[in-house]
Amino acid sequence: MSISHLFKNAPLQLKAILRIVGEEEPIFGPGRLQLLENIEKTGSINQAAKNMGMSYKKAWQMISSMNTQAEKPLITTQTGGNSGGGAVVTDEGHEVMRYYQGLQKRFQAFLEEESKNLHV
Amino acid sequence: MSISHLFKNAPLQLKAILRIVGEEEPIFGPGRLQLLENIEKTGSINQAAKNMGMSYKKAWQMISSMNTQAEKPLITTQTGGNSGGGAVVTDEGHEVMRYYQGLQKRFQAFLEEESKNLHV
DNA sequence: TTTCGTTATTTCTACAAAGATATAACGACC
DNA sequence: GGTCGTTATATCTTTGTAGAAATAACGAAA
Repeated sequence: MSISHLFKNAPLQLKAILRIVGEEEPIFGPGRLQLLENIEKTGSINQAAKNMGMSYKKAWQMISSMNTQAEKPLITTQTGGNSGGGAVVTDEGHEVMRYYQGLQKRFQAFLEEESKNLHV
Repeated sequence: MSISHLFKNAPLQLKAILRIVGEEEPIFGPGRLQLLENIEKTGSINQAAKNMGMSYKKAWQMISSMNTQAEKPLITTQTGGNSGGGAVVTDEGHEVMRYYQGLQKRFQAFLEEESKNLHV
């Protein structure tokens, strides 16, 4: 039932990254969740990317991927204006965020339960 | 509760790769399980790697990583001999295989249950 | 002693992914 | 009309990873 005694580094861990994918291309995962959270906070793709230490290009690619796969965009953007423009998480975006957060919570619970089995 | 109606490609999927890790370095996962299965079958790292379309180098690195992290090696090898040498999965190796197989089964059950929630 | 297929290891090459850079367009505000 | 910070996009460069290739060592069997 246990396995940790077989290895030198006692603190064995279970890790997994949960992703929602469609037709090979990823739709949602932990990185995209964090990106949306930061866009919500800053109102800007640029600022959100900087906060995460991510290039604008990568952030934009993620958003483009999500939006093109979604019926309605998860994020809307506008260029120009007094602050130069900005980005907003739509209702649909919020819905996906909430769903994934719940999913991840249940997933973490599973991993923690199984982690107990690893040790003794 | 559902989310699939928000996306164009109806067949949404949940995907995750479960790994046992220790001190940052991976210890066991689906690729290593498959490798051990093939070594069991062929008695050779070389043949196992070929069966999987994997380079010998990569296979050897996986084995080296597992063995150095384990108290006792999961795989033993010998060079030379009538057939040139070979590799054998040890009792400890089998124990890890069995554990991971059970773990993965429970994991798949979790994913399938959650996948139902994605649709309708 | 030669042959053979394997393990074990290093080095080189190629390619893909990531990042940096550059540039255009936009529109509210002054 | 000029300024500003942003979105949007193309292109170039760098870097990291994977794989290919080469080589040595090994030991049973012929």
